[in-house]
Amino acid sequence: MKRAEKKGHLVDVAIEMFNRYGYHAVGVDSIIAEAGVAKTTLYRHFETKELLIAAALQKMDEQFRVDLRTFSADASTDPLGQLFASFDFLESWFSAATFYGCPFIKAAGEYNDTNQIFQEVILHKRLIIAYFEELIRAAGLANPEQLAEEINLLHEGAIALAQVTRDASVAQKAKAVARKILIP
Amino acid sequence: MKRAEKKGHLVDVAIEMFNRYGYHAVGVDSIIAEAGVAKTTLYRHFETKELLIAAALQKMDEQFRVDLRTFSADASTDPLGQLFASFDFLESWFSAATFYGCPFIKAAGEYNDTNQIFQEVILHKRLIIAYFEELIRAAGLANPEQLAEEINLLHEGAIALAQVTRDASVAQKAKAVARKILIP
DNA sequence: TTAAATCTATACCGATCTGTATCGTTAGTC
DNA sequence: GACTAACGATACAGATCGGTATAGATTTAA
Repeated sequence: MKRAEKKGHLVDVAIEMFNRYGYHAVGVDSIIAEAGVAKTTLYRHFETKELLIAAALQKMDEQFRVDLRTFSADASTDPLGQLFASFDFLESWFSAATFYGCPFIKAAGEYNDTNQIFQEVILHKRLIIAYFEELIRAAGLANPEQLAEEINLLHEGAIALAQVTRDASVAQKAKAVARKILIP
Repeated sequence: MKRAEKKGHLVDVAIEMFNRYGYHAVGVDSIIAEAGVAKTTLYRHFETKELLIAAALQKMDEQFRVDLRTFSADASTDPLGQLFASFDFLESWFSAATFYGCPFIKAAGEYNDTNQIFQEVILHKRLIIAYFEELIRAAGLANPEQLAEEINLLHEGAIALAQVTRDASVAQKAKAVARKILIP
């Protein structure tokens, strides 16, 4: 592995473990052991564990939004179709073996007072809503702000329910509600 | 304080701290210090920390469902009105200073592999859905199972969003969506 | 009043936590 | 090929983790 890839690999390993066990539950010793890296190396790239968590959230945010856009674009050329496809994206996410609930809500639940981490969560959610609003405007629907928030509401609900029920079909149920909202 | 009340007080203190900081983040030493109780006392009532968490979840489940039923009954005599009132209940919860997101989703995020805790979460969510279904049946609406799941979807979404945005008005937005679903 | 149960206080256990220090080795760059 | 920066390995620091042991004080129930 090249030097430049080490930092990225470290974050990838951290992401996987944080998602599975939670942020406090995973110690840096476990991460370096899993990544096959010395402790000194980790702390050269990230001053503190919280900064590693922040970096993990940033990477997940980017990955999630890119993957969502790609998935929707592949599913439909129509903006409204892309908005509906976002629920299919959720379904595929829920079906993955690596799904353990929303890593951002999880982070907000464990670090609601540390600004560094909480701000990353807020930023991510804002960007997701912005994407929904973008699609709704492109579709020419009325009240794009309000509708985007409502779609986001359904997304968050589906993610939380899927985490508990471990049933990927909640994504389609949320999609059905979205249909009622968007196509009156 | 009477002896019998000590266990209850211990759970109350634990609930407050778990909600605020998370489950892993709060150690038993912090709990006993805040409760003004010796460590031996805690471990006489609860064999392990996980059992204390399970007890906290049980108490929160009962409190939440009783409070929800009471709030809805006070708000309306009509089952459909009570169902809508459940979103007002959420709003008052979100407005409280002690709101730090859903303690059950938080627990599921930190202990998704320990059955003891995760099962409490599943049970709570099932009982909430059952209550929604009960109201919908009383209202004489069609597809009560499906509608109950959709209302629950909106509840979960509102809770998750309120945790991040710290804006209690998302409850009313969820209520507006519920209106679109229930009154076509 | 007496005996059993529950309490407080404290010290302790081994493990783990985040983070640092040291040092020899490996790799990329000029 | 030499310089330099990043690496691995290890030991260590001080704090905290969940949980136990012990002993004395206090309360409850017979």
